[in-house]
Amino acid sequence: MRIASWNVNSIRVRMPMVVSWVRRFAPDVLALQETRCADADFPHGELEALGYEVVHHGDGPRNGVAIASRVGLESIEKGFRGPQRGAYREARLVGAVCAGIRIHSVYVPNGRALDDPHYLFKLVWLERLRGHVQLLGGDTPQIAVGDFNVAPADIDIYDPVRWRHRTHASPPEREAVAALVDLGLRDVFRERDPSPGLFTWWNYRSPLVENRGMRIDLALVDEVLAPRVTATEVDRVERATERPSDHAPIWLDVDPGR
DNA sequence: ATGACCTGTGTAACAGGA
Repeated sequence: MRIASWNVNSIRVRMPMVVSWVRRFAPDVLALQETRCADADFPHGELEALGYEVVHHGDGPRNGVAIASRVGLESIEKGFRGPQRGAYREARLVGAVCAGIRIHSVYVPNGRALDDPHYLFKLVWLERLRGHVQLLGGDTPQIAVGDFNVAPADIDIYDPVRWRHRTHASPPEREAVAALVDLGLRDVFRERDPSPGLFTWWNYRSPLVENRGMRIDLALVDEVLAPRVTATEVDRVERATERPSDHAPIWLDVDPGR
């Protein structure tokens, strides 16, 4: 079973790339982030024509998450449970059970700056994600994929010294991600590839060849499924194409068992 | 020098991104 994740930075702009990528890589499940459109504007039809069911959770020009699956799409959860107030209404989380695995498509708040209120929102949001995963982690195995906007360790940033006092690298947000790992959600991309330069995002302003990137798109796989992961890849080729997203697609293969 | 870009929006400068 192949599970992919991609922050597309506008589905309206990127839909042709998504369709061609899906044809080439044939994911069973594709989690999308930053679709940046309302539910009514999401182009369901093109993915449905390829055999996918789609759930989109979007609230307008920012955020927006989706899951496309050709192996079933059940028990859909949009956002956190309970009352959604203020910024917590933003469309940053959608989950569904696909072929017996609960997939969470995650778009963690950016944080903006360490002294910005948005940074506190990011930390609380990550803690709420931990509660959400814990709540839904019954008998159904789980994978949380998406744009976590946190580089878990210095090796995940091209210049960690430069980023020491910025968002994406600060100790509190790294600890928030570590708290997810403590639940048994394993960072399988890093486990399988210890090399530096394993990035998933590159700033549009920096030439790609300089590889000034960060690894902020993660797949956190629970302890039942992690030993069954047979492949993890970042598709850097897609990032180098014409008019790309600033994030590369990532994908992993999981042996579904019997 | 992550500076130099991209996307969306009240189509003209701005938010916001990371």
